[in-house]
Amino acid sequence: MPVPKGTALDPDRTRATLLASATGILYERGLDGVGVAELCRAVGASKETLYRHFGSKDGLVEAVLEARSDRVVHWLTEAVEAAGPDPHAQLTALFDVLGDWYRQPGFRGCAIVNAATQRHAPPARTLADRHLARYGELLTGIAERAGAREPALLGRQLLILLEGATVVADHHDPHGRAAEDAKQAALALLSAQGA
Amino acid sequence: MPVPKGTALDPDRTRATLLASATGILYERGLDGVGVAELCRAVGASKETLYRHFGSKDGLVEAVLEARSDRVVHWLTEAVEAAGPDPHAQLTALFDVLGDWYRQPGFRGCAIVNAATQRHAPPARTLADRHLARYGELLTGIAERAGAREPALLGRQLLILLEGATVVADHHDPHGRAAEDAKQAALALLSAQGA
DNA sequence: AGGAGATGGTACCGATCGGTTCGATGTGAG
DNA sequence: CTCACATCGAACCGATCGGTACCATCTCCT
Repeated sequence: MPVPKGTALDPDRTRATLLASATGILYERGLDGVGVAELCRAVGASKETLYRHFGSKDGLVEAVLEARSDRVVHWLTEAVEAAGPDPHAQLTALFDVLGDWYRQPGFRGCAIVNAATQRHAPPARTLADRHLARYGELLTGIAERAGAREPALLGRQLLILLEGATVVADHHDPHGRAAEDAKQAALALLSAQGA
Repeated sequence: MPVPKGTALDPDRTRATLLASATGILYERGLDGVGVAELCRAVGASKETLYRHFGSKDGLVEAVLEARSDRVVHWLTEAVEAAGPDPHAQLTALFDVLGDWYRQPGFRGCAIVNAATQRHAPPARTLADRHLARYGELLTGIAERAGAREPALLGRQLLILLEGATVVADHHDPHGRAAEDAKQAALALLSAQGA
């Protein structure tokens, strides 16, 4: 986490460290909730270093969101694949790991969607679109392999459930059952499509 | 919309006008995307007037969100009641008006949820919680009247669908069918609960 | 040994932030 | 007519914003 004192050795290493540190703070406090000065203090880097690596605060934000999207999609995909070939088991596994995420102490919703809510401009908005599209591919794939009558429709509905559960878990879920509710709904929709 | 030049007649009238004007700009640009100076310019009021009525920018934001929550919940409730006593028709009407909302030119998601995403502090977060709770009551009521086996569960699942559709419509809905997809899912869940 | 490059720290820049104050203007109620 | 009040417009405040420049330091490579 701390950047080594003086180093000409790890240009990329430093960048990765800054990215990882900044991710957490920007998520917790919001993109506009933390200034560049405090950001540097928190990640243990100087302004010059940060600007040399990312060009601007928006550049840093973009890099953070891009990395986060990749990481999250990869994480969910792995959870699905680890559940074996059965689509029911895959959906169950997916909403279970989502539930684990929702229950983590600092959970504040989806970082990419949150960012797009805070910045109506292209970088964040575009990334959110791509992020949800990736979710959609993952979910539609499950619907197809399950033999659903309308896999594309079911995939979009599963995406709605996923995003809805994330929002509800963030803003109104006193008993922490959003993921479980969504899971049951997902399985019910799967059954209703004869799968 | 324009505030009358000089007036000792409408203390409350002015407040209502400011509230209505500010609502649109804060929604379009985000709570932190517009400063108080520009806000005043846009609503056609001076800083002094604004601060006398609302005390602070956060005070204005809180008043705006409170009014918006009341208005939206009342609007959805009316749409449901206007659909007659049949729960299927009520759900259909609800997601249809949501679809109309999603298709409006300046649609940017739910203002209250967006605000809570931008401000992690009590005023906005609390209002979002209450806002979703109100949605939940409306939806659970439909589930009960439909004779669902588990109306509370179904109500929560319908809330997930509503919020999910709103997020998807905002960030990734190239063909504008989020509301329709959610509606079909809602009716399917209703049927699956024997209602 | 020495040069090149990455870094931390700090001072600094203009712009904007939320918020306050003041005077001028116009309105309504007495 | 007069007084109280609401309002506008603008000046002003300290703080913070994103971003730049400079320099001493440290590590690696030659």
